[in-house]
Amino acid sequence: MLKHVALYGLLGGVLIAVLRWVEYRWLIVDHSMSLYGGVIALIFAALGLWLGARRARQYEDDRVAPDSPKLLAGLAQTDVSAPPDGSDGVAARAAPNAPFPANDLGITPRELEMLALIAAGLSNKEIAARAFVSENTVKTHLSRVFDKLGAKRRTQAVQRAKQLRLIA
Amino acid sequence: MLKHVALYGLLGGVLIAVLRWVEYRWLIVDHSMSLYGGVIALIFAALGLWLGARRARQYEDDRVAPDSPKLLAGLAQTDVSAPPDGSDGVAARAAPNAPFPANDLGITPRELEMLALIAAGLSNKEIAARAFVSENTVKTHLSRVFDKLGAKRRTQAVQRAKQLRLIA
DNA sequence: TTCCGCGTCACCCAAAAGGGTGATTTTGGG
DNA sequence: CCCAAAATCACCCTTTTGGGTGACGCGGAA
Repeated sequence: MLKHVALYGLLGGVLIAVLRWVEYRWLIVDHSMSLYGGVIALIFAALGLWLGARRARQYEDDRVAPDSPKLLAGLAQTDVSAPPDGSDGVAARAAPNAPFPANDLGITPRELEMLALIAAGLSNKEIAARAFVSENTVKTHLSRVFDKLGAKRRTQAVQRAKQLRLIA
Repeated sequence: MLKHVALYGLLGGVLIAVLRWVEYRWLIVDHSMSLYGGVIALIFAALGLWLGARRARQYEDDRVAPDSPKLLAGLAQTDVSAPPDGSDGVAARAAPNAPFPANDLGITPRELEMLALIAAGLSNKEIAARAFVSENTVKTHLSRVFDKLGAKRRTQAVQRAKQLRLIA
């Protein structure tokens, strides 16, 4: 996590440098600023998106603050890292969409996540897109979870997972 | 999601405008560019972070897509339930916010049966064996029911059927 | 009687899913 | 620091699914 911040800062620095260079190179061009802003915006947006996804899945058991996620608030949350200490406490919340209940099958959070996604009717490709991983990875996770559940098909896995209350 | 993209674009536009302004305001300052890039980077990074978190957070309740699956189904339904017996007919169903009164989609009993079987996690072959029909027939039924439900996959069909209370 | 919905089945084809193997990178704990 | 678990990804190959088309018999409604 810390490494990411560092990397992030570094990238920012590099970018700034590049921009300085661009500044001299394109000073004559009228719309350089716009172009410029666009490029930075794009790059950092992508980066932010990536980081956001990463962060989101790091403590996905995080309470789902139903408030209005403010920009700076979200940013601030990046720094504060909630120590998940592995204990439960989540089990108490019997809400219909309680994300990750405990299980004794050794199903990892990531696997459970994919399970929930197939239950929602998504294809492997869609899951991959949503979880920011490759389709191959999705298939791997699903293979494992099928094995753990003793399921041969995704529909069967969903059925069993629901039966075991692993998913809503 | 589209809304987000639009919002995103809009924000970008506003930002560009602001930046132009800043450009004139701080042109004399040497490090304007750096500052500049920093500001954009920060804002968009935050935005990306926010979007990423938001996106990652909403997989639980798979929105039932704005794509309405009722086109053909609606037509079929019009055919079967519009006997020119005089006045009313369709007018009977005057509950626009009713939680889907059973089956408006014209799903036949046989189709519903197969639907229930895939929800139980059976493969087409197993369904065929259990229903004493060929696998091809199963596929035909499922094709039709998928169409009526607007589903592309069996998992999706199951999800929607459950949502519509067509199956347990 | 004719028409139509329903259930049945057969092909063909493309895409998705699943199984198996091997490999690398992250990450958390000792 | 090192290890183990988790997560990631890439291949290959087979099976399953899904889409599209066409066809046939049956039974009820027009």
